[in-house]
Amino acid sequence: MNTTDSKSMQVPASKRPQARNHKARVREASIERILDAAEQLFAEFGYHGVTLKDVAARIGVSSTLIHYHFNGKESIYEAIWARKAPVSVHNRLEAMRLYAETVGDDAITVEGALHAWIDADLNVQIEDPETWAAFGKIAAQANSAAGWGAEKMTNYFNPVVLALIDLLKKAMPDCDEQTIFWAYHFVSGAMTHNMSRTGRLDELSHGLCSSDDFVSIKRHMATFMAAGIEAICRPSDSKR
Amino acid sequence: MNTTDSKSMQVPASKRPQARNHKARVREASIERILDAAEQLFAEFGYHGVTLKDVAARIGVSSTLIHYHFNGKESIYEAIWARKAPVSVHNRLEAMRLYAETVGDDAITVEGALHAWIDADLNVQIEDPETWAAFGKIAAQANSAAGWGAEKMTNYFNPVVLALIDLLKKAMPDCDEQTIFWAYHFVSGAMTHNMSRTGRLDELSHGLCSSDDFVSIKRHMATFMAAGIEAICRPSDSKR
DNA sequence: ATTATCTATAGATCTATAGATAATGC
DNA sequence: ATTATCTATAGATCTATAGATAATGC
Repeated sequence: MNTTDSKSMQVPASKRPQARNHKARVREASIERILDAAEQLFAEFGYHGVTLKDVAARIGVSSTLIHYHFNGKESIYEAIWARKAPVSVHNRLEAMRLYAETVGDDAITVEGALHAWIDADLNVQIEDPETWAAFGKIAAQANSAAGWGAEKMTNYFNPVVLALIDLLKKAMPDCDEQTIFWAYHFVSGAMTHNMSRTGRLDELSHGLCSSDDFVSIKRHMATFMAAGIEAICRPSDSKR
Repeated sequence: MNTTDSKSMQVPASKRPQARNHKARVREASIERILDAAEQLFAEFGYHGVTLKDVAARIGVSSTLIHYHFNGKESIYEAIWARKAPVSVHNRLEAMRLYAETVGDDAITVEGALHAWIDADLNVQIEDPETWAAFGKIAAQANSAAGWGAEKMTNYFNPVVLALIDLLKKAMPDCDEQTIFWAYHFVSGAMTHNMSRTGRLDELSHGLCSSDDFVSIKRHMATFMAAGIEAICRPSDSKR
C-alpha cells in the first residue's frame, strides 16, 4: 500500500502551491491588512486624526511592524492613494474615451459627458462599497484641502478632470472657457460631497433619503449638472 | 495754580475710560486673539492637525495661557463655532424671510430662494474674507465629516437648511420631497466646495479662474443650481 | 540565511497642573 | 484681593530604533 507514499507525495504537493513564496505572500497579506486598516481610519478621522498605534491596534499587531513595512505615516497614506486612485482614473478615462468613440465627437452632449465622468465613479461605490467607500472619503478630504490635499488631487486626478473639460468644450463650443471651469467647480463640489457620505441627508430628511444611496445619486446627478451647466453657458440672457 | 490739581484730575480722567474694566478688556482681547489664531490654524490643518502649542506659538504666548482661558482644544473649537455660526445663520434666515415677504408665498421661485440662501453667505466672503474665509473652511470640513462634523452642522445650521427646503417646496409644490432633498444635497456639496478655497481651480484652469473669486461664484451659482433643481424635479420625462 | 514579527525602550511632543510674578481693583 | 500671564514640570502618548525570536528558504 502506498498510502504513506502517496501521502508523503500528497502533502508536500498540496502544500507547495501555498507554501511556495510563503514569506512573500505573508508579507503582501500583512501590507494589505495594514493598508485596509489605515484606509478605514483615515476615512473616518482624517490624516492627522490617526496614529500608527491606532492602525496597529485595529489589526492586532505591534506598532513596530508598521515601521518594518512602511516608512512612517506619510508613506502609508501615499500607498493608499497609489493602490486605489489609478484604478478610478483608468475607469473614468476609459468610460469617457468609450463614450466619445461611440457617439463621435460631433454628437457629444453635456449630459453624455457627465454620465461617463460621474457614473464610472458612482458605479464602483454602488457595486463594491466595501472596497471603495473609505477611499472615496479620503479623496473627498483631499479635494477639500488646499496644500497637501490639492497636491494629491493634482498628482492623481488631473487627467480625469481635463478629459471632462475637453468633452464639455466639444459639447459646447460656444461657451467661454471660464464658465466651463466654474461649471466643473460646482460638479466637483457635489461629487466630493457624495463621496463624504456624512449621513447629514439622512437626518435632515428624517430618513427619506440617505447619503449612502448612490443609486439615487446616479439617477439624479448627471441630469442636474447638465441642466446647470447649460444654464450658465447659455449666451448671456438675463446675466451681464 | 491748579495745574497739579487739574492734572491729578485730568490724568485719572483721561485714563479712566480706558483703564475702567482694564482687566476684563485685556481678558477679552486675549481670548479673541486665541480664537483668531486657532481659527486660522484649524482652517488650514483641520482639528487634529493643530495643537495648543501651535495656537500659543502663533500669537507668542505661553501655551498655559490657553488652558487658563479655555478648557482644552475641544472647548476652543466650540467657541469658534459659537462666535461665527449664529451670525451666518441669522444673515441667511433673514435673507430668506425678507425674500419670501417681498415676493409673497405664491411668487417664490427656485432661483429666488437659492439667491437668498446662497448669496447671504457669499456676500460676507466677498466683503470681509479676513473675518469669514477661515470659518468657511472650518464649516466646510465639518460638512464633509460624519460624526463630529455632522453634529456641528446639525447643532448650528439645521434651521437654515430647513428654511431653504421649505422655500423650495413652495416654489415647486408638485416636486416630490425626496427629489428636493437630493437637489439640496448637490447644492450643499457645491457650496461646501466653494468654502474650501482649495486653489485647485486656479491650477486646473491655469489661472483663468480662482477658487477665491466669490464674485464669479455669486454670478453663476444660483442660476446653475436652479436649472439643476428644476431639471430633476420636472415630472418624469426621460427618466424612470 | 533571510525575514516577519515581537518586546523593550529612548526621545520627542503634547496636555495639563502647580506655583510664582507683576500688574489692576477696591 | 484679584487676575492675567509666566516658568517649571509631571504624565501621557507617539514615533522610531535596537535587539530577540521563530519561522521559512536554500
